[in-house]
Amino acid sequence: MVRHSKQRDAIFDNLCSRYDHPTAEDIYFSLKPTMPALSLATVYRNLSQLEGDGKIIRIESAGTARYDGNINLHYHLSCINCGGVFDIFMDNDCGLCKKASEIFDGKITGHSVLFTGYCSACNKQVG
Amino acid sequence: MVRHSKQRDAIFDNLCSRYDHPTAEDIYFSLKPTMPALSLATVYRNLSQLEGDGKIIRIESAGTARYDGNINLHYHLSCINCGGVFDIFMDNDCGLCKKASEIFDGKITGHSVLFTGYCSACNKQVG
DNA sequence: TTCGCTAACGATAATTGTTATCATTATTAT
DNA sequence: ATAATAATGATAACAATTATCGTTAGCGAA
Repeated sequence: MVRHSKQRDAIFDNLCSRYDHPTAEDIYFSLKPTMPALSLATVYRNLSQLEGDGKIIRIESAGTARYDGNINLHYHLSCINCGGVFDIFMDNDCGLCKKASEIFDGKITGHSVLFTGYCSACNKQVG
Repeated sequence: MVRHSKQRDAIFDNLCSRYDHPTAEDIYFSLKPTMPALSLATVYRNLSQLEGDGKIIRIESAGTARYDGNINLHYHLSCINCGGVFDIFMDNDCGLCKKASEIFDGKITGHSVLFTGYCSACNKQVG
């Protein structure tokens, strides 16, 4: 039996209101001022649960996991320079799953794409 | 100045001779019988170095990093059931980078694709 | 509305994967 | 052969995450 909790709501709302693909800690520190009693464990617990429920997405970027409140299909770019993660929306998935299904002897249920390179700002500076 | 080492050779050879995308620990335990003095730190050290040299690829799958001795462009599927990682070779990259470059205001230098689903064996059993 | 059950919490210990440190070993230029 | 130092093995340190456990609070039934 799943119960409602203020903490889970706050975590979900915080994640959905931002587009920087925060880590668990990012969310924790972002909520701490308005929820001083919040525990980091609660953030981890709820992010895992929300991910399990398919309400948020977990992005596996080197080392630390990042989260995304946008569950519509889209891709990400991890900036080599600043470490930020940015959205890349493609009008379609390039038939990636379909193509893969044709050649792979198993069942494909989803996919994620992580580009590497330089974000807009870093590309102008460093290139 | 980079020096030759028996350990690095063994690690590289071990990785290139297998197709199960092992973790650092997998490689460590695989080599331990024939190299009893091998240290896990040496495995981590050399995997990082080989990756930096572009001789092997690091796959970011949930939690633990896995490695791949095949540096030709190809994708992977992580099996939901058995946790194994399998190769998916596509004749081309579906123009993924080209498409992304067109719509992304930055510079894209590479990409990785991780499919999720069921591998051949698990699909037959569990579906 | 109160009561009781227990999911979820907060605090923190434990675990896991990985990196850093450091004394020792071994590779390689001279 | 020798000297310089890259790489090693052992292990401490670290960072991210999960587990534990006593307490709190959401919520269905009385």
